[in-house]
Amino acid sequence: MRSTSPTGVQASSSSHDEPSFIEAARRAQIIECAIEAIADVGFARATLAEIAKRARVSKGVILYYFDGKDDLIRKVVESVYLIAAEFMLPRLEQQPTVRDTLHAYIESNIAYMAERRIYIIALVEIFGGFRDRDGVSKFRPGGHDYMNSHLVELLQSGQQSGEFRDFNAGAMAFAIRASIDMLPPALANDADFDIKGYAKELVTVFDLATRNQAGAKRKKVSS
Amino acid sequence: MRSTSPTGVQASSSSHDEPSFIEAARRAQIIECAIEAIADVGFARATLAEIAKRARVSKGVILYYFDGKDDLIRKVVESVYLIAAEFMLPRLEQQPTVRDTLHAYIESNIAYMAERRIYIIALVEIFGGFRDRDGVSKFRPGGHDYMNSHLVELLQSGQQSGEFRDFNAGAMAFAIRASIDMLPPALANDADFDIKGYAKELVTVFDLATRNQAGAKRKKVSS
DNA sequence: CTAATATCTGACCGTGCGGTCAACATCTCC
DNA sequence: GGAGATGTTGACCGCACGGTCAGATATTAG
Repeated sequence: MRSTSPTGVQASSSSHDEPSFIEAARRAQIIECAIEAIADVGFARATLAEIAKRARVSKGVILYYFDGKDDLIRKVVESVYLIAAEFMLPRLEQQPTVRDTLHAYIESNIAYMAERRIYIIALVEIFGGFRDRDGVSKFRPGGHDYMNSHLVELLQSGQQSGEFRDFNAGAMAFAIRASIDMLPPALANDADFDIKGYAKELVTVFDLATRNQAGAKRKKVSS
Repeated sequence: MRSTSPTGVQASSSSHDEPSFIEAARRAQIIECAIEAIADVGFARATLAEIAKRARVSKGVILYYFDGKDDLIRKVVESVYLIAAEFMLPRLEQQPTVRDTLHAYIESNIAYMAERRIYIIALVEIFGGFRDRDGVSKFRPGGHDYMNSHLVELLQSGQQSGEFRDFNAGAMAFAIRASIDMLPPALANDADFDIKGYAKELVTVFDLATRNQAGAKRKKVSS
């Protein structure tokens, strides 16, 4: 490994401290196996030994490439967020109205969950089970909060444009995220869950809940 | 303890195997301390030693009254559900319409969470962290499912009475429960959460999402 | 080929868990 | 007041965890 190497000179492939081919491959493999293990047996039982077994290496290899289990878990979360962003963002940018953007938000988020089931299950496992030495301190490195504030802004912009009615944007965002985030446990426990049907119903629910008047005429309530 | 006593004859207080005063008090105390411990330091760190310390007894006492940690946890869940049912059911029965019942369902559920914060936090901790020896098998002894199916029936009866529009009742119930069940973690992490405002917004959201037509005239869409 | 470096293993350690147990303390009733 | 049931303790056990480490093995440079 290069992290503590005394000199900058080492591998042949390049002059600076670019990770070797093996290092990059191993890191990716271990992260992938960690995700599978966590999604498969749960965070508590996803021990280093379990992850190592799935990667067909010894436990020491994991500690060789990562600074302990905490570091590995953080890299796992990083990796999942990165892929999620790559999946969702392009789908949001090309929507003409805020209303369409909200629909795309819900559907692309759920579509990502369907496509990368175990990634999301692993994330939920980590958020639920990854405690620091003291009490309640969880993880959530701005990830959840970031998604939440992004959604709040989206809703508020819809209110300003007049597309949405006058609701509590924070509460609405919370309900939307809750309706999406409770999906992974359901997917884990019920293989027959109608995920596409659920996405469709959710879009309808939050369209009805957010829109400014049905098809009626009055533009603003006085009192 | 009475569970393995060879003869049916024992305590003086009564002729049958009614638990003694001490036994009933200790069981209740230990369950209460377990709830506090789980809500306070999380399921993973709520060890028998931790619970025993809070009850000011030795670890052995817990194993004397409960058949291991699993048994204790099950009794904790039982206890919380019992109290929740006692709190909510009376509030639901006296509602005139299905729509009012749904509103009462949401508001009483959230009110219970606000009143017995640590009970609900403990429940969520248990559901998230209580794994059996093998993989994913969680807990949920019909509790969640029961609440869910009860809600589904409520929604369907509203559709039959014409109060509600024609939505997927399972999906709607899931979204409602998700919007409620995501509350405890938020309450645990954010002491300033506006819980009453959230309850109010939720009622509005799912009123708009479920009701049959806004205030318009057409009673049924042809296509 | 050889030396240096990168990679990898398996044995080992300390810790903290759930659970057991023999012994001790307290209560209860005749 | 003493026998037996009930309640309680603290020492102890086996286990599995995350992590360490000396050294074996592969890879590369010169």
